[in-house]
Amino acid sequence: MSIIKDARMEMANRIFFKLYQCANMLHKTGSRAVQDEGLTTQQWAVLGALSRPEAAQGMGVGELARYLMVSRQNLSGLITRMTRDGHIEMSTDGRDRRSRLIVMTESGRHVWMDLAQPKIKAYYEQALQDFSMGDMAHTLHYFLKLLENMEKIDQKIPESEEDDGHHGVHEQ
Amino acid sequence: MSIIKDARMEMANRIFFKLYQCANMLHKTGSRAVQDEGLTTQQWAVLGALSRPEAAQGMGVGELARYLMVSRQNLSGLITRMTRDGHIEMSTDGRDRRSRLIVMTESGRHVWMDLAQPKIKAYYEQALQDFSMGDMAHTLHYFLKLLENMEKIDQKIPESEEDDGHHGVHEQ
DNA sequence: AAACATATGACAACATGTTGTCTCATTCTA
DNA sequence: TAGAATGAGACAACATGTTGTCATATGTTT
Repeated sequence: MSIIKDARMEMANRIFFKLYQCANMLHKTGSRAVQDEGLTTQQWAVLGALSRPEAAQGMGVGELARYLMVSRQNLSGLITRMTRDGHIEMSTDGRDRRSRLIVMTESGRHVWMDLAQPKIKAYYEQALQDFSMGDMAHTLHYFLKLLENMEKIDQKIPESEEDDGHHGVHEQ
Repeated sequence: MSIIKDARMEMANRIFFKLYQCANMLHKTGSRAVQDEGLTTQQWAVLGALSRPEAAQGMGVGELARYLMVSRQNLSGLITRMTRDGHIEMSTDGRDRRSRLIVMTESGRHVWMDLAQPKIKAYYEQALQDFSMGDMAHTLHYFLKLLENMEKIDQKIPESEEDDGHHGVHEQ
């Protein structure tokens, strides 16, 4: 039984090491694929999120951070750079004036649709070479399952989901 | 046919987005899992590499960078911090005096084996909950395949594998 | 209205990651 | 031995990622 557990550990070790390597290679090769468009892998993820029909009206900062699974503070820097580069813009939400909506600019949409998409398509074709539709479905399935488990781990400790939840409070 | 291609693109899109999310969650939850030991996900990868029997004599800087698939410059910072924390040490290779070997210290080995391993084991168990050995084998297989393809993409452009390959040359 | 919760902005400190450049020592090779 | 290749160190500039803290405006609930 301890032998079975050791085999699982060994396998788990390899899986997570490969995931670590995949993450590094994704950032490196992905950014390289769209560098001529002045984008990075992360910015490509942002534009991908904003180009969805569900996000036609734009996305709030917190909403986008949750969607990308990055911290609000990190997304903030990304937003600054992408606004600087003219890819996105902030607009105010009429319904909730606390929230500011991030939307793609015309320029951003052009860069995304016309310039980046062909590069991304070529990237996908190379990165998923020899993957059948079945392989892809399985790969996606395992990613989803892994991600679900990691989200559970993430939600266990936090205790500080976004902020800590007590500030306006006068407890000095 | 264009429909088939669109389906592949759509699937590829989902896969890479999930990979991006998995990467973020791995760094976040992985680092959190070993933070009490003063480690991060990356440092855990370094110690994992150095603890292999193949690396009993230590690993060169370039060798380790290639193994982890990160740049030499990035690894350099990691080495500085881990040396500062007493986890690793540099020693010289008798056979090639250009190369410096990175080795785990006694303290590093203790932190790794006695303190970090139990945490890592628990982390793996949660992250791979509901994965059968078969699931794990398949997951690993797809990771390997994906990584191979990304390595091919990486090797196409580089032109500067490590350095640019012409320095001592007097071409002014 | 008062209390609480939510959405963001603005900092800071720190660890990781990339590219690119310049320098130096050592080893290999023609 | 001269020239080329290799292995590292040391910088710099930049983009990403985390946590933690403090402040402010706006919704929501009693």
